Amino acid sequence: MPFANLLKNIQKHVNLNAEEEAYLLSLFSEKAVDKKEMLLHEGQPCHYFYFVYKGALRSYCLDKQGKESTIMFALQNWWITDMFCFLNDKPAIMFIEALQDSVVLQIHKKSLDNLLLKYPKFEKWFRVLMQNAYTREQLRVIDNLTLSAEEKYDKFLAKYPLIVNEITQKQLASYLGITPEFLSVIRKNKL
Amino acid sequence: MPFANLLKNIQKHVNLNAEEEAYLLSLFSEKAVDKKEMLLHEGQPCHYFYFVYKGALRSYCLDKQGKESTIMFALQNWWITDMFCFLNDKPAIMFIEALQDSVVLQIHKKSLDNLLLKYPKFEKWFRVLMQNAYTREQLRVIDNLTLSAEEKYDKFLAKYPLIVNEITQKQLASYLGITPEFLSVIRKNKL
DNA sequence: GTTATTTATTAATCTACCTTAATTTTTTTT
DNA sequence: AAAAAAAATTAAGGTAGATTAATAAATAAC
Repeated sequence: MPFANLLKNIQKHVNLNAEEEAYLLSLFSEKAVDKKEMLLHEGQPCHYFYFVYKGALRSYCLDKQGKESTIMFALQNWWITDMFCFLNDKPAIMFIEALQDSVVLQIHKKSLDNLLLKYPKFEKWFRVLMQNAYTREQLRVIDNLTLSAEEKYDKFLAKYPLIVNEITQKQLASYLGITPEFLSVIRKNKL
Repeated sequence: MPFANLLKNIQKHVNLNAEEEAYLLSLFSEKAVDKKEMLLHEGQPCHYFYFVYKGALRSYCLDKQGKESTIMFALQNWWITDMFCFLNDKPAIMFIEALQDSVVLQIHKKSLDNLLLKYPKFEKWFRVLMQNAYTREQLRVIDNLTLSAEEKYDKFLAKYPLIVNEITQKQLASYLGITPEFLSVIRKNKL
């Protein structure tokens, strides 16, 4: 019942009657993504906003030297997209890949626009999502400015204990902004 | 006419009738802040969201070693607060200080909550503010992960040419996450 | 307009983290 | 289950940027 989780997630913020609920769900479609498959590729249009029903995803971008930087990880019940490009109809600057065999529920940008126009009560839901995303990113900026590599690692473990099991050390290092070699040293020093 | 700018800013996103406009404006009050005066102090309740009518502000936080990290600068027509603490009614983790003699228009958290309840059309305005703030912070995270100190400096100049005139080198360095000494070297190398 | 404070400059030394590269372990593919 | 590919470990050497400290310049306070 993939849609039950989605509904529960949205109903945290908005009370829905049967009609609204039906309309909302009609806008989402289910999509399976195999491990290592790309849900979004840099340069492509980013038309969808994804709800993770099952599995784990990662978004990242590449700099000119080909170095990966992980933007975020998304486990079950998280939302993910290249938000800037999604909102502004720009070609993606990120990749989104499945870390495990996953199932997402996707909504098209146009459908989301229609939803917000037709039923403005969904504005609140999206507003709260954006609030949380903003304050989370701001916290991350502060951590990047003030913490050492080891402190960032410790904080990540404390904050996202479930993510660590789903990802490689290389991916974690690229989230923290350090090399996998150095993360290996940090981990060794803990033992 | 401090409120004209404020109205124009909000009306970019929401069409208002006379009643809504009057109610909105009734929630804001004007406040002058002298240069170097603190609008918010770490540990204090953060009850207000500020619109900069005139002048320039800066938010920053202090780590345990007393090192400053600038979170953001806000010039005319920008909004500023310690958003996480404002939204969640937590004691502030930031300071907000006036860089110049300034005038802000402030709205209390409770007033904003009431506004959004009474006139849900303002949800869209706040949603777009949060969207923009989120994608801006995400860009900053990516820049922090991928750029050298000099590249971050160049990008800041290109993106915020007006801010540079209002701030000290020390403040800019603390935004970029480098020491003022090193920023001095970077600047010298440009000549 | 002097004095006191803060900010900026410069240079020497230092260090957290990177780079490279070789080896081992784990995962994936067939 | 063998072979191939990817990830993790370890260590030597290197560098971007920090730290310290002393001097100069600019702001602010009186």
